Amino acid sequence: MDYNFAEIEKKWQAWWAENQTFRVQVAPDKPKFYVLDMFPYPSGAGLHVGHPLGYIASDIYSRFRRLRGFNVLHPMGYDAYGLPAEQYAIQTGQHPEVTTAANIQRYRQQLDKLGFSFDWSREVKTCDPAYYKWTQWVFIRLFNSFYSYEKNKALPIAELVQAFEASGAAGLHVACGKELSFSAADWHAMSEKEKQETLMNYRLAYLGDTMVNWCAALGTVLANDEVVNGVSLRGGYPVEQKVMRQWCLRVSAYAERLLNGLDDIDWTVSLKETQRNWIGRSEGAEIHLPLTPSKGGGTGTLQKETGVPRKGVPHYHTTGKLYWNSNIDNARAMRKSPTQAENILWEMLRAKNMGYRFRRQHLIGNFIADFVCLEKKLVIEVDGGHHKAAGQKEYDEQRTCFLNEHDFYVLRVTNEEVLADTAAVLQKITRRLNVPPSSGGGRGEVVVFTTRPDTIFGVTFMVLAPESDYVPEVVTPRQQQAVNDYLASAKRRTERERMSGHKVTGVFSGSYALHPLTGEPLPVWISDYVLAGYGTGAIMAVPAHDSRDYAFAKQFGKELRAQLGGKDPVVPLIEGCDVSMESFDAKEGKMINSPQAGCPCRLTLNGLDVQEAIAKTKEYIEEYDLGRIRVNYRLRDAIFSRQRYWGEPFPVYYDACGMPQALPEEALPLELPEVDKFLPTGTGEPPLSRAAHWAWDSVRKKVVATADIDNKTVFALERNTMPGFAGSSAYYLRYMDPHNEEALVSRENNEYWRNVDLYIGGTEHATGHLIYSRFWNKFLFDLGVVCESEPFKKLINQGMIQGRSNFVYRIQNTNTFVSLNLKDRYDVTPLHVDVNMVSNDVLDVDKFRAWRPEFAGAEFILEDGKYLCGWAVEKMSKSMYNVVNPDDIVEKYGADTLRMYEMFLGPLEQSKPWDTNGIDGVHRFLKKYWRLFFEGDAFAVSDEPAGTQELKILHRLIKKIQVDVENFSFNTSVSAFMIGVNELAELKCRKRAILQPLTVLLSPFAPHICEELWSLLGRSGSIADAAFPEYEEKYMVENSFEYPVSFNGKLRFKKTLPLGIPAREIEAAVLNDEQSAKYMEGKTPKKVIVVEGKIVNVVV
RNA sequence: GCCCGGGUGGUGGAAUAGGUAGACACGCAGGACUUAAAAUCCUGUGGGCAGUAAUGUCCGUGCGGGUUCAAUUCCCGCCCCGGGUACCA
Repeated sequence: MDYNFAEIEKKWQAWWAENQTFRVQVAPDKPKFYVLDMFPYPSGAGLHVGHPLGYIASDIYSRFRRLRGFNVLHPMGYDAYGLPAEQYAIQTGQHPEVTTAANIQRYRQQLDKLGFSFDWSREVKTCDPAYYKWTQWVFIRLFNSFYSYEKNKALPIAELVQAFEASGAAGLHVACGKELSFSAADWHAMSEKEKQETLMNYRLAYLGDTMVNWCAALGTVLANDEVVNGVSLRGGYPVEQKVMRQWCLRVSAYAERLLNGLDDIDWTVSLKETQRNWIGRSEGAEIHLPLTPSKGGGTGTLQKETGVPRKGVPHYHTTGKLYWNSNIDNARAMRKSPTQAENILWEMLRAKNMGYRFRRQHLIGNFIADFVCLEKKLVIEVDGGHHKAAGQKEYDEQRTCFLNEHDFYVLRVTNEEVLADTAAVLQKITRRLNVPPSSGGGRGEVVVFTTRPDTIFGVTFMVLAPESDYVPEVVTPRQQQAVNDYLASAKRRTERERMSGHKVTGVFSGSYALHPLTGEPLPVWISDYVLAGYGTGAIMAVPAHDSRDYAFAKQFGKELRAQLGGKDPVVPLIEGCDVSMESFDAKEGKMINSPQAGCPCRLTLNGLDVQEAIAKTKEYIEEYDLGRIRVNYRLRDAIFSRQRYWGEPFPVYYDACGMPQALPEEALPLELPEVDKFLPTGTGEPPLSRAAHWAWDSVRKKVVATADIDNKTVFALERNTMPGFAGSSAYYLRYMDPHNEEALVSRENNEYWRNVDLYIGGTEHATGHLIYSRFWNKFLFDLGVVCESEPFKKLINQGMIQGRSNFVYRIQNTNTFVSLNLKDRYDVTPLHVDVNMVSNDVLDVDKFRAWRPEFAGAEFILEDGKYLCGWAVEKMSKSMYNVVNPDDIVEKYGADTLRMYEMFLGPLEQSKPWDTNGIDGVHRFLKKYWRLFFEGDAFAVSDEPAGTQELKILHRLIKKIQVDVENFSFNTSVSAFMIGVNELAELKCRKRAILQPLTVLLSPFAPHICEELWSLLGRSGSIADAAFPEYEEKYMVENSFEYPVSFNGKLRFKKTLPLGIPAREIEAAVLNDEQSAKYMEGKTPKKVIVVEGKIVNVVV
């Protein structure tokens, strides 16, 4: 009987659907296994043969696990929101919902033909209100949460409000946009709007000002890859950098956990590495550089009085050499052993929420001040018990007098005060700090971030990002015009342009900062090679050890030299480093060139290697309070607003103050409104602005007509929508409990299914979906909604299936085509030809003539009576005419053949071209396997016991398949099946004892044919519920081995010997073999190597 | 530039705790069955040289070195291809 795949496949697909074979439920007595595919975006083009690759692999694995006794969750759904449907809607006016539904239907039809074991009862669609209700729900939770670094988790925003009410922003270690400082009193004094604005700085979903590519002509924001050379890809309209208020997710708060979590999951090295780079952790230091006195707060006159020359002295040196030497050790000792009260106060002050920097046990003249803020000239003295002693009182007075004379204000607090009511003390300090300064303004310093503090002595200038907050502060009136011009030109350059163009540009701000260690003046420049979004948006430039700084110093060398009083801005610090060499950004080598005697700073790095120098400099920075050790991340917050129609609406309205408010959770889902057109409005407002019903009645708690907005009880709803990654961030959780109306996922379901054991998908989501999903999951973990901190335990990236294009060669200016191997004799143009008209690279000339009218009269120059096409591997796409539709393959060969052939093509994770040519081999294999069961037309499986030979073949195969599938080596499994079936066919094996287990073994790969044979074998139910056969070593034992015998490493002959005999007997047997004499040429062997069961090598 | 991954017949690919390179397929060539085609089956198939032949022999896993009885596999230095990322201080 012939293998009628079409009939068999149709029959079993219907049977599975009818019997709900793949429906799963929580089963606490069974081990679970969760296999997930990245759900597809249902595009209009349908599936091509590359799409199912990952689905086939995951299906084989799911079925395999099920045979091994696991309760397998293997769901499928659709990532249904997206741009193509919206653009199609703009062009045709068709509602995206309609086209999306049609595409989903087509996808489903195609998927159903392939015999997947999906539990379709759990299907999700991201555009379904019942689904996106939970996307909106998570958003509200994010909006109502902040991140505590102390507890290392997200907490309700209400707790933050409580903290503000009690003690303001002091001492809080939380994730925020800007470090704010305000007291409890300040908080209470804020208006409701101010409070909301303040909270926005801490929410995990927040409205933030972000830099976007704005195209006024199109009325929309463009992604980076939609902008080319400063104009829009579509239409070529000008694009500018614009600050826009957009919803953002504070992903950066989770940077550390996202990084550390990678250690606990089984992903490929390269994917983990990509995520690590994306998160971009770097350890370094933040260093404060005071601006010169003329601009920032003055450093006073103490230095003059104490006899130290002004020039070359750091601003924080408020004492002279004499007093320094006699007092510094005392001060250090006091820093190291603070009292409890001092400690508490210091922690509060140094948290920097005060907005000013404090130093402790700081030398001023001949005195040591407990705490001092140099900018505000404020000294805080914490009085312990001994301050009451008579002599001490006098001394204190003397000191206060000295300090007052030098413009310091002395604030005295007692130990008890601090311990009893820290908040009150802080309030006292804050009040004093808020006294307006007598002259000047601003913080008077610039903070930089560096990973190379060891190069601090090579700093010769500073550079700020154009968007830096410092810029307005440092620009001098003289430079104002030049800076304005520069900022305007920088704005016009998009971010991408900045990166690609290597033109070095910049402008001098007019200000100087002071080198924190040597006191040398450093000119402050502005340049777009410094990014506002990374670190502090300001850098210390070390041209001798950073190629970018070097390029800048080269470009502006003349100006810099003049600003540095004729000195060379390039100061090499590392031995053997030379800027003329390629790699002068050295990270190895000995430090040289620390400042010479006469410099007031006590740091010397000479002789240390880079790592030691970094550590020592960091220590120095901490000790002298010039900054702090800091870890910085490259990972930025995710922009979460899109000016689009086809996406999830934000469950947010804007109250009378214009501040966003979350809808009550009971009001969800907030459904996407109808609009008349899907375009942005003429004024550049998002499409939802067109909705007639898009206002929130806060009393009736429902959506009402936009016209009813009164800003008293009826308010405008948010008109942006969420981006693509919103809906895909938690879909794996929803599959666990897809119909739950009360919760995203119930505790029971979540605790059973936990997380995804195996996730298969493309590598293109490495830094998008796979980061956001992990973030989203960790947030839900903090909330206690889910019980696992990582969503995807093991992840495999399937490789891309590339296209294999075919070409014909047209002779120039003719309608004649010449076959591949004759084309060099003519002047030809290669043309893509549809691969579906080509078989084994031979063109079907009649189909070709019928393909297009211009080819109707085509003439061919053949070779050997055939037209041979050329070929090339290219992306599979319509324009290359190399798209192969799985439906066509299924029709011609069946789904089982397609499934096995896709696996046979090569290793799952490797990219490889699709070539339909090889498919016959796999199809032949299935026919051969089918024939094992038949004698002519009769099903002829016998119940005779199996022979040794047959059992050996079977058990070897079981072992091989088990090991290969566990290792996702599906291509070698298919070969193993071919070998096994070839061997059994040779033995004419028709025995049930062999064929029945073989059928179970093959069923994950070719489920339809196996179901059919399973039922012919008289088994009831689905083969999916069979048990995977166990292999037994005893059937695999060999008792002899054919040893390859080599002489001097060259294989000469083979000799079969029994296994288990001692090595020396093997050696003797080999040397006595008559063939050996020939290769030994009468000499005695120097050495004979015998590896039992492997090889014999004779060294002559 | 930096970080990953990879270079094996005409093609897709096997084989690495170092141990018979090219499994399994495709293609190709020849043959059987057939009026013919399809289907099926059999044989050969990395390259060179010698031989009518069986066979023998040398060369072969990107290139050049090294370690070893033995290297596709380990080490050093290059070249090329694919992917990610990019003024990240």
